Amino acid sequence: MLWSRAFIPTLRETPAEAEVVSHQMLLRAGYIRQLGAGIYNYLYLAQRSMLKIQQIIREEMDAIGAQEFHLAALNPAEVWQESGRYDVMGDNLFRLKDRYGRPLCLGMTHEEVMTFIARGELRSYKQLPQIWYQIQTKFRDEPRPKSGLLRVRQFLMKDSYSFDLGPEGLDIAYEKHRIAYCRIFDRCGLEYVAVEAHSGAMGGSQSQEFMVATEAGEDYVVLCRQTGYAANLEKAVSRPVPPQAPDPAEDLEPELVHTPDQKTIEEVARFLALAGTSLIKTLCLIADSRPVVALLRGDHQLSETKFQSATGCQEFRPAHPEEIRELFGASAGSLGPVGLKDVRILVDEALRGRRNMVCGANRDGYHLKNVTPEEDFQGEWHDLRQVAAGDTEIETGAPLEIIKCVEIGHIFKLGYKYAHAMGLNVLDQNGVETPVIMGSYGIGVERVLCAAVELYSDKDGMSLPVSIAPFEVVLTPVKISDPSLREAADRLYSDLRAAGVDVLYDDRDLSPGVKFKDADLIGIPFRVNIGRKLAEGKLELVDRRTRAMTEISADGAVAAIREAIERARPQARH
RNA sequence: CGGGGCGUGGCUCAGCCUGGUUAGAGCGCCUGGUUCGGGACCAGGAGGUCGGUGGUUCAAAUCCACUCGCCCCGACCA
Repeated sequence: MLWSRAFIPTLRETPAEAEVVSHQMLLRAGYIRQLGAGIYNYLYLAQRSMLKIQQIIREEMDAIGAQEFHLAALNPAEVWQESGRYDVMGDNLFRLKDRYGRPLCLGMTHEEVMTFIARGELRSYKQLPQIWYQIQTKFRDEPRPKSGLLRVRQFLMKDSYSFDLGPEGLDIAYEKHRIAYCRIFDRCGLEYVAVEAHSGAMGGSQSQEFMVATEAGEDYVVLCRQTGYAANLEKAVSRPVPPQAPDPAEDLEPELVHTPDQKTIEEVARFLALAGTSLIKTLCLIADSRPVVALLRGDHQLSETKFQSATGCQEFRPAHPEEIRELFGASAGSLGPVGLKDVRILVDEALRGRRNMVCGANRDGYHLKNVTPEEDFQGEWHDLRQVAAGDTEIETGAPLEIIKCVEIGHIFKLGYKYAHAMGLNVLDQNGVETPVIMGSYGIGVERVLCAAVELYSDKDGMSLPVSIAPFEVVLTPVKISDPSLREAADRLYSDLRAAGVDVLYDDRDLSPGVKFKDADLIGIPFRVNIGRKLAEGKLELVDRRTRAMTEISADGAVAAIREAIERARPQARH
């Protein structure tokens, strides 16, 4: 492509609405333009990049025997009503009506439609296993679109679905996907981690997310560099930091202490000259309309996901002040489990074995000393605590890190949820009707691009991996009006194209500075300068990411450029 | 949905508080010329219903009300 003819609207200044790096870069580099909140148009460069990512995905999906479909994005409501998700998805599902008033929705994922196809066609175990996938636009009415392309209302997703006769088959399909995903992200040149993820209340048994570390992300991952342990913060487990002070060992009875106006854990700890780790934090939540009390060590935070799993509730919220007073006879700040009746009490594992701690006395302005779990109150033991900075790996005690990430893919064992809800059965070897077990697997295509931009950009712009960059090399004659430079550049351009290299030829009659700045901005991994050294038969090959410059001979330029590109091409490591 | 911020040529912004000639700057864009290894220079030029509607006023980018849009924080989110 000739740059003089290409539509690459680069911006000198960062548009004010962009805060995250990938958003700023993609706008400045002329990849994307916004149409509305969470709605973007992909221009020439973005589309080239997106197509390259999709091609890598296709190759790796095809390699595991997956078959590419393209399903309807416009879905009749009935299909979603059958699975129950027409209601579950709430406002996140875009809904509309046709001219006759029939309800429709825009697909945000395609378990229902894939299951609809499968149940109409799959009759025999002999037809299994199947893996079906598509790369398709998805619609989600996000409450708050943000961060450029990272959280949008319309986006491209590769989604695949596996159908197997039993759990062993599902295990195989899941593992195939895990490897394929690693290969895809390897080939896209990303640094990522696969982490254990919360499987949700959807009946799934196992789930992993593929995460890229970036400040622009919204997820937190707990990582152990020594053992390789990696889990989403929602799911992660750890050894807590040990209590700062030992518990009194004696066999003491609870004792009321006056703690006027001391409400928070910090205030009470300071007032009693104790460490926060010696206190019991008492939280009251309303889970599916019923109050539940959660007890944690004073310095610990409740994990909402773990709380939800422990209670099995659909939804929960903090109790209102009136509800708290009715249940405890005191307000938040003086709550405790001692003497509570007719309420479910969940106790975090970090309190197991502790003695003579301090908690609220259920009387405003008072706390209890010498409270010991299982002696002074009873409850169900659960892991309720969110992993915190300073915690260590649960098996080995090795240090843990908590890093901010963006999720680029997930793989998920669905189980029989959709088979049961929608009646997807086949006949097994014995002629018995058997439900089909499913998995679902997703990749956010834009997020792959964004993650690459987040990982590989500097003050001058981005430097995309050669496998997903819109072009592999940009050809920059320093002065296009110089006939000898122009002639050499024209020839090299034509030779590179003949050799199958994706080349952008900057034939614009602009000052060199502008051309260099633009080339840096749009992230093409290699630049060939044709300039003053041409007289000696030399060109310059510049690596965008490292800025390393090598002189190559004009004669052997095509071979040298191809070699550099192939050397830089990210390889699958799995 | 709650809180905050912002809407003025393509981009970044000034002007608004304290209403008053023809609404400004830099960058970008167009024409001509000179330049040419890291966002060149000179000269000339085009381009704006000041987000929208209504109101106050002799007079509104500026004051008031409503409204739309976008961004950020939170809530929410498989």
